[in-house]
Amino acid sequence: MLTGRQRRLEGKLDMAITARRGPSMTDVAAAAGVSAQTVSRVSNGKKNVDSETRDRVVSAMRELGYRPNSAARALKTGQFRNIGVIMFDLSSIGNMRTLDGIATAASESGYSITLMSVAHPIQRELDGAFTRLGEQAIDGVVIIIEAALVDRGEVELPPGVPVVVIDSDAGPEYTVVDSDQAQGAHLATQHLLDLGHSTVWHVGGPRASFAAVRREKSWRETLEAAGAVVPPVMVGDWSSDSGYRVGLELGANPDVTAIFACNDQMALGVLRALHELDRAVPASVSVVGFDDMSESESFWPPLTTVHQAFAEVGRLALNVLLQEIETTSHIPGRTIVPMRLTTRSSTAPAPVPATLR
Amino acid sequence: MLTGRQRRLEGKLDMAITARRGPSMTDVAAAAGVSAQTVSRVSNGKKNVDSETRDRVVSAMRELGYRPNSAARALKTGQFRNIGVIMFDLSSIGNMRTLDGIATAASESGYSITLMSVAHPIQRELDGAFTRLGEQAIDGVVIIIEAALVDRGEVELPPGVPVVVIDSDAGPEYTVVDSDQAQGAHLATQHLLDLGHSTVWHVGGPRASFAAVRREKSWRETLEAAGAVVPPVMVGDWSSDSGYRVGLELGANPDVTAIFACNDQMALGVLRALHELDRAVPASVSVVGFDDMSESESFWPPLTTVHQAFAEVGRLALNVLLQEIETTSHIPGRTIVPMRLTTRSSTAPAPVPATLR
DNA sequence: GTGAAAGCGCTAACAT
DNA sequence: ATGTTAGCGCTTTCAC
Repeated sequence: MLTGRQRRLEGKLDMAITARRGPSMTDVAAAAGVSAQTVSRVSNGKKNVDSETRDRVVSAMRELGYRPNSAARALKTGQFRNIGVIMFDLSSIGNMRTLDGIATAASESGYSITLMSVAHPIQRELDGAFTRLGEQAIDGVVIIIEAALVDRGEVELPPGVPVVVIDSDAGPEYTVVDSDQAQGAHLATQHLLDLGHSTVWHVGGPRASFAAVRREKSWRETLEAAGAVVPPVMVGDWSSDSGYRVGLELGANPDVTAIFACNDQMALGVLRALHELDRAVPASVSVVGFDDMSESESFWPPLTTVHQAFAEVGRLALNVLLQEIETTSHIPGRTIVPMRLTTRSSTAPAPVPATLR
Repeated sequence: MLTGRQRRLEGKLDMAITARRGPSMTDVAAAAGVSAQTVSRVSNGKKNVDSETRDRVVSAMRELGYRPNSAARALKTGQFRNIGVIMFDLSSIGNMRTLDGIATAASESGYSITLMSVAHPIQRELDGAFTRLGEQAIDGVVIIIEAALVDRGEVELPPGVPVVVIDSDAGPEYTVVDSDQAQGAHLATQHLLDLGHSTVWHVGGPRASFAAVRREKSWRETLEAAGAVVPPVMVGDWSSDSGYRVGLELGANPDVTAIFACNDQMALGVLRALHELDRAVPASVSVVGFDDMSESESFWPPLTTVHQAFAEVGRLALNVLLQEIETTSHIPGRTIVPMRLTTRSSTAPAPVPATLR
């Protein structure tokens, strides 16, 4: 057995001789005494090869260290077995878990993923990503972009390349997979209402985020349906620090007894503000988050939140995309994944108002 | 201007006719009345093309909706402008931020990323990933794997494909980029010692993680250098919940006044346990984390922690790899990125022992 | 069950 | 500045 170093040196030598190219099918064919065609058949696991011939080819392959050249194969077949993923904000946990779901599902189907991260969710950057991806060897595209602006632009992507969109309000002509934002926000708001709180304050996400807007709408509708007063929305930017700033304001108001934050990070910031203001959670104020990031069970107090099946959304998106690719058909419409409420220790029945005590 | 739907329908038609293939260089050449070679020159931005000819070609390209076929180009040049990234645990924030750094640096250099996520950091799975990647159109590989086992295996990757390793103890024959784990752990431990704590307890990461082992070693050495007692290590699994369980134990011991957790999530769990046990932080116990995840400034209390430049590590790794690819040379050795301490509110001078009061 | 021929779309090398 | 030729490694088609 060779050490890594020896192998590497060997590699270097090979490289110098073969100019960085491995053995081709022809080489294997020559070594096995068959035609390149037969090698191709073996390589693709076709049945119509004599088992004895197959063995010879396989050992020739092994001996020479043959690997199929995907570029040549792709050139010939027009299929790349590769999916492009366009993604804004690689640092958000939700996106990451979605990406994980996509990557796992892809590798299960023998596809690989080409990642294209976009700094800002604006159409211009998106167009650039489409263009670059259009030149890549991809069979389809998944877009994870928390914004309104999804448009293929003028001629960015070649027609015929299927696209699946996650987390956007892309029109009905697109294939969309997403969590049920409205249902999730309803769950959170109704939970607080059921606990006897007269109303629920909302820490919203950025206006550019469609998930945030949809959650806010659902929060509002739930409040209205219950005949509760709809307080003004406090807008954050997803960061825990923005939640903290908003929490400071909210906590200073003794009327506030229930807060629904649009993600767990902002809920964390709210909790911090409440602690600083000596407002007990949940005795004096109840807080609900959104996402159920893995840390939220260890917040102080452990956070009641809405659980999103991020990985499941990713998996689903990839599978729909693969279906479109393999049937060369377009399947427009939305696939919606339900959310569920995870009840922990940050929510409790509404405190009895001082005037009634 | 066409709507998305119209464009898509148009695409469908094209597809039916051209069997999912776009226009080729030859088509553009014919349309522009030049040779395919000239189209190639324009496509690659070569200088030696008459500007008038170039214009004609460009407009023919635009009109036909031409896009270069990367598979054909790769087949010809033997270069793919694509980097494979093998990664275990897509859900860790650190890995995500590193991936972000890689993806950003790659796209700046006109490379794309092929993601290969590996469920478990064991050699067998790694070998599988190498094999699949070996068949992919990649020019190099970055491995982010928090473990000891990095070995190309037998013949998994074609020789000549450069590899850069992040976060591992890969031998000196490999090119390694990593944060300075030892320095970071020293910073944390020394900070606590300087605050007057007689010793520092450690919540360690899993034994399989080399980063965890290196941090622990450095913590131990720092303690020994200061002549402090080295308490037994409490081992966690990176999760906040494991930090909570360990924290419950630690907090029950009144001698414990300083805790250094091997990541921020476990520190979060420790904080929760301390709150439950009514041990004031930092008045009674000081806590330091590791990583500086974006939420840690909103923990209660805001966490003192060691900041890792994850994205920088990713960027660096990619640039070293690109250098190896473009010079077809191997640059073994370690590139180490320093860490720094971010001081917030979870640490304070050691409480005066009851016996001295 | 196996082989020979042709060509996918592109670019390097060599004309002109 | 532009065109011609050849061939990258593979698979499809059609022979045998």
